[in-house]
Formats: sequence, structure tokens, C-alpha cells
Amino acid sequence: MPELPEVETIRSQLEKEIKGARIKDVTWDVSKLLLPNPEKVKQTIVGASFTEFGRRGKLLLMKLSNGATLAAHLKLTGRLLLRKKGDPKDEWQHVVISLDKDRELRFTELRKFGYLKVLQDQKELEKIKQEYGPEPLSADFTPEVLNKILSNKKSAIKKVLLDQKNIAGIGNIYADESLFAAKIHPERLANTLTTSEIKELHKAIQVILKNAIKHRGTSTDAYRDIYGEKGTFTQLRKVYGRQGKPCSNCGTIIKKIVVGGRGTHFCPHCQK
DNA sequence: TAAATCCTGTCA
DNA sequence: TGACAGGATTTA
Repeated sequence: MPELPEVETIRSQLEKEIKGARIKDVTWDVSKLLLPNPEKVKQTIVGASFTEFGRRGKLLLMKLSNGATLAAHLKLTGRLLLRKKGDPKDEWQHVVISLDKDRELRFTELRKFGYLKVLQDQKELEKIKQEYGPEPLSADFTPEVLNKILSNKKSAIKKVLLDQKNIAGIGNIYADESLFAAKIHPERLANTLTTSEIKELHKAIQVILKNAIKHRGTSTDAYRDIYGEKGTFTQLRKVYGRQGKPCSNCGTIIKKIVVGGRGTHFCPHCQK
């Protein structure tokens, strides 16, 4: 599923390919994917051009020349694909943003949980940005900041990592992978982690997210980049989706349990 | 805090 | 053929 590394991959690819591109038209066949409503989206973005591609957590922020921002959340199965006019229709294609030079930005969504949302102005953009916790790859995300986040939370560390209000951009794959790398059991209560464990976890989060970006994300499921290509971090994951297989570190069989209602993969021997 | 909700392809 | 997966929000 698209988490921080996947959205960051899409962000940088779009920046490279369509910065400055002008929006000519928007068409759709599922209204609920366009917020606040399709007509408003069309009216706002047609005629404008893309000036900047940003990201906050898993939310892609496409800034426009008219001061508005088109925000995209891909949830579990959303894709943004860059195609040429006349290319064969993509699977689950529901929104097409027609650009200059016969290009199309297509939004495909199998489960229809994701959305494209117009943010009218800077104020609306800032309001949404501040709903998230720190960006885990920014300079102000330090072990001390992580310590502060965890110290007053009496719930499972896995749950705390998934809450976007605590840290922005970590989803099920990278939560499990980070906890494995830090040798921390996913059900440990957040406020019981030692200083050195927090340091390890902080490092694991940063190393894993950076490496996943380098490999253009993980494609265990529907995720694809804007060219329709799979990410290659899939081959590097140690626990996510590897239940029943041996741990790469000790050979113990990887277990899958449910934590906070989410499938959670870990090594019962390595993670304490 | 836990469960239901949205949605549909995949798997048992 | 029914259970399951899952991000974020809503409801119990």
C-alpha cells in the first residue's frame, strides 16, 4: 500500500515529468473520488498549471498556479499514472486529468477509498498539514522527539507508529519492518521502551524509509509508480507478508498476529 | 478502546 | 463462496 516511500516516489517522478504542465480537462466516472465534489474540482483546476509537488505523510500535495492545491490520498489501492492520450484504458481508471502535450494523469482506484481533493488556498493547506505528526525524515525528528511521542502512550508500539498524528507517513509495511530492524516486539507498550530501544527504533525508521525510497517503494499489493512500475523494496522486506517463512536473521518462523486490528508480522525470537 | 464502515480482488 | 485485507474515520 502506498506509504511515505511510495508517495515520495510518485512525488519526485511527477515533479520531474509534469512540473509546469497545464491542466486542460478533468473527466470522471466515480464522483466520490473527487472532493468536495467533481464540479468544484474541475472548476478549480482546469486552466491552471502544476507549480510544485509536495508531500505531508502519505498525502501528495500538488500545488497549482492559481494558489489552490490538489491533494491526493491513495489509501490502499490508488495509483497515479502518467499516460499519453489514446493509451489503452488502465485497470480501475476512474479520473483522467488531461494535460498539455497530449499527456494524461490518470487516477485509478480498485477499492475506491482514495481521493483527489481541492484545497482552495494556503490556509486550507496549512490546516491539513498541521494535523500530522513530524515528518520522520526531517531534521526535527530526533530520538528525543520520538521519546516524547512514546513516553505518554500506554498502547502497543505498533499502534502508536500507525497513528498519523504521532508520526506522518508510516503504514503497516514500514511499521513492521522498522520494529523488526529495531528488535522490538510490536505489542510492547510504547511507554515501556528504553532509551536505547527508542534510539534504535528512530534509526530503523529513518534507514528503512530512506532505503525504500531508493528502491521506489514496496509492491506487495497494488502499488505502482507513475510509469506503472513496481517498487523493488518488496525483495528487501524481512517480515511484512513473510509469515510462515524463516527469519533472515535467526531462522525462526515469522509469525502473523493482529495488533490494533491490523495484520502484524514479526520474529518471535529476534523481537522482544 | 474496540468494532464497524467503505470496497473489491484474492485466497482458502 | 464466504472470509479477509487494510487507512482513516465514525460509531458504540
